[in-house]
Amino acid sequence: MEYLDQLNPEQRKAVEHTDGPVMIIAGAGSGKTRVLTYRIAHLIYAKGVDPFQILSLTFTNKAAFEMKQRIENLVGLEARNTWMGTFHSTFAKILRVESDRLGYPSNFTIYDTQDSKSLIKSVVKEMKLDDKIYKPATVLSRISGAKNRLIGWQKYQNDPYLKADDEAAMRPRMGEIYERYQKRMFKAGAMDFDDLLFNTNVLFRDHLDVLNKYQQRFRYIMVDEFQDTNLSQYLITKKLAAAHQNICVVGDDAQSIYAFRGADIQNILNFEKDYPDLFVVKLEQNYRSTKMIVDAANSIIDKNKAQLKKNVWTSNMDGEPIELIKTTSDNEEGRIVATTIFEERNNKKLNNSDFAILYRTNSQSRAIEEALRKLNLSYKIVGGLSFYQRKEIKDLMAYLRFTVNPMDEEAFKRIINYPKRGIGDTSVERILVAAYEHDIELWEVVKNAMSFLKGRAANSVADFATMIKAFQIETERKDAYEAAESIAKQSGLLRELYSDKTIEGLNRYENVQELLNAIKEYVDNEENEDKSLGAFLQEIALLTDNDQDKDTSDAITVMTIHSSKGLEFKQVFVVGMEEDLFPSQMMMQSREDLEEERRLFYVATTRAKEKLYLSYAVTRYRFGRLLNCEPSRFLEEVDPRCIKVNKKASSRDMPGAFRKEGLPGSEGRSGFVGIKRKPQSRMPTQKKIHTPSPDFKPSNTNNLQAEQLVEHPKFGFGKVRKIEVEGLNRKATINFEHFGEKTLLLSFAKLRIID
DNA sequence: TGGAGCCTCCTGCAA
DNA sequence: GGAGGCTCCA
Repeated sequence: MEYLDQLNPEQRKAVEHTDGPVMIIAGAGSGKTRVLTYRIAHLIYAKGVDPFQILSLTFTNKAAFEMKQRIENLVGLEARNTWMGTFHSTFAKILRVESDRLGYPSNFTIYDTQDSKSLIKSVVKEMKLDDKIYKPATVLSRISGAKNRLIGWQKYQNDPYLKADDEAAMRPRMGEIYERYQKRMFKAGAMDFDDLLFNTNVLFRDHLDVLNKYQQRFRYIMVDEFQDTNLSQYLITKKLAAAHQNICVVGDDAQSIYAFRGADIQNILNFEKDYPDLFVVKLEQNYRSTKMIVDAANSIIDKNKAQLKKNVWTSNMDGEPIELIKTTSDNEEGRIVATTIFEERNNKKLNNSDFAILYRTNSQSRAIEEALRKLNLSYKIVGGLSFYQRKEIKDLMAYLRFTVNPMDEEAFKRIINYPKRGIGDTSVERILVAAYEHDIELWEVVKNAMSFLKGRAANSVADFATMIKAFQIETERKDAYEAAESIAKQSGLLRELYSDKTIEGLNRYENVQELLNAIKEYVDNEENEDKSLGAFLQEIALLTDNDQDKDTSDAITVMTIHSSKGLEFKQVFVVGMEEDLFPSQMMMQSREDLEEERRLFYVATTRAKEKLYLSYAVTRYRFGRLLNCEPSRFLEEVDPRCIKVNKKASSRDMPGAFRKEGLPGSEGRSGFVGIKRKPQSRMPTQKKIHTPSPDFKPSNTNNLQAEQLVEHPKFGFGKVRKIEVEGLNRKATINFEHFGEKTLLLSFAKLRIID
């Protein structure tokens, strides 16, 4: 039991209190994962609990995988027998086993967001509604919100409040869309992400024998990141734990950042009401960060009203102050962040992997990536457009999906005419309508194309059906890899991609090969017993980029703050600290919204172990245009004693740096008098003779175009009016801020393109 | 039926 | 700045 000695008294309580309901409030960096893994080890080791009877629900597959590894190190291979996974993957597995209870096939498809939106779009179109009003994203989020609160379409249609809501929003037929969407998915043998949880609730509600089976099976249940569970998830765990009451939830209300997908912070705030004999432990000692970072983080979260009382502290060193970086543009922000990493890495002998760059929105990655590439710093982007969301990957996946489940409508729509086989939208429409009107399966219509269509299209569809039938036979005989490889070839997909010799085309081809490699890996992995294509598809539907950390190369991590939850880095850059971006202007509806954004900021700051940088830009490209930005209100909320203003930031256009004058509220909410500026004053107006920026380097002007901003070493800043070609020479007419309009020969002029 | 080119809207996070 | 939708033409 010597492992217990490695824990502090609070952690030890959390580990040893194994029976009955337990809530662990774990501050950032307080050794939460250690407690969870030791707790499981303790259950197996000291209490003799059968690993098969332990269920742990984590937030990401990656977290589950890592935890499993750590338990394996503690107790050995037996650890493999514990159930560990995300809510979605765990209950998808259970639903596969019990699918017949709900009338679903066991090989049901899981629709991702794209599939769902596409289906909604068809439904809206068929109902002859305006898709500007019934936007797929809006409709889906409305449906998703309902499902997360366990409101099915029947209940939805009968709820007067929802009805009033929808009518007020000019979307009275929402309930009807919900119904049709649901029925179509059922017919396609498909569930969306929310259905996995919704249907698990239905399964446990209507089939008590099934519920009982799993209650007996899971005698100990642990839920990580409990603050991010929604009602649907909460009720599943509550039902499962009802028999033995051995439920242990771990969470930090200060890090609840998923309200937008239905997470209910009340779950954690009210847990005590549900379990009156609840045992509560607070882990408040932070082992991760310097005192400076912990203090700063505390000063931030302090501004929130809705929270559980806790006092996060650390005995770590004071550390360096937080560095505030002001930049003139998003591109300069990228440049300064990249150079800082470059220097810090060399000075302190750090690895690339010691650094992370975090932002609020994925669209901010472009400027960062460019800057990192210029300095030859290797980086990896987490999230964003994930591998499995790429078109070419989805295309091949659609072939595989349709082969395994030929009811899958979304897969069908993707592949029926790709690569081109002369089956246009009209024919596809006819096929779908035929299936709908005759109430038969899509696949039946496709197989009997001749009776539903005529002419060339009919022949093409018949050929398509023959091809799919051949795929199905192959899939039965071969393993996932052999089948997929053959399908990729026979479908013409590989040929289509191979014939595209552009760089993007080459990439796409390689991506498809990469997917085939992944399937090979899956087949070769001895842990996977079922090597069939169907099994592979089930495995992969709930994976994300976050989960596969296969490249071990040393790289800087670039990602959203949301993705960074649970991770830590020696040095962290939080970029884009600007009003409207962070906090996001879309989130500014209510106090609750602002508090969630603030928690997000808290999460970002607490990722840093040794050093934290906050940066903002005065101008930024958004929606393809240059916008002026103001520093984020959150910057004012950090205890000023923890902050230092970066000196190397942009020499020009940096008056007075970070001065705090006047009182917040006396002139708008900004206390940053020095950095507040009017839209037109972006370029310096007072100097006549221009001094080039310290990093002035002439750009390649081959693609220079009108409207672009440039810097000239003598004339300063200007905007390109027009480009003319005269013989072999290209001339640019540029309107300079202080020197007026000039026409320059591009082969001679030294110009730095600003964006 | 399919492709080129123009238009619009958008993006806030994610299993 | 980019994806997806639309229109127009072959």
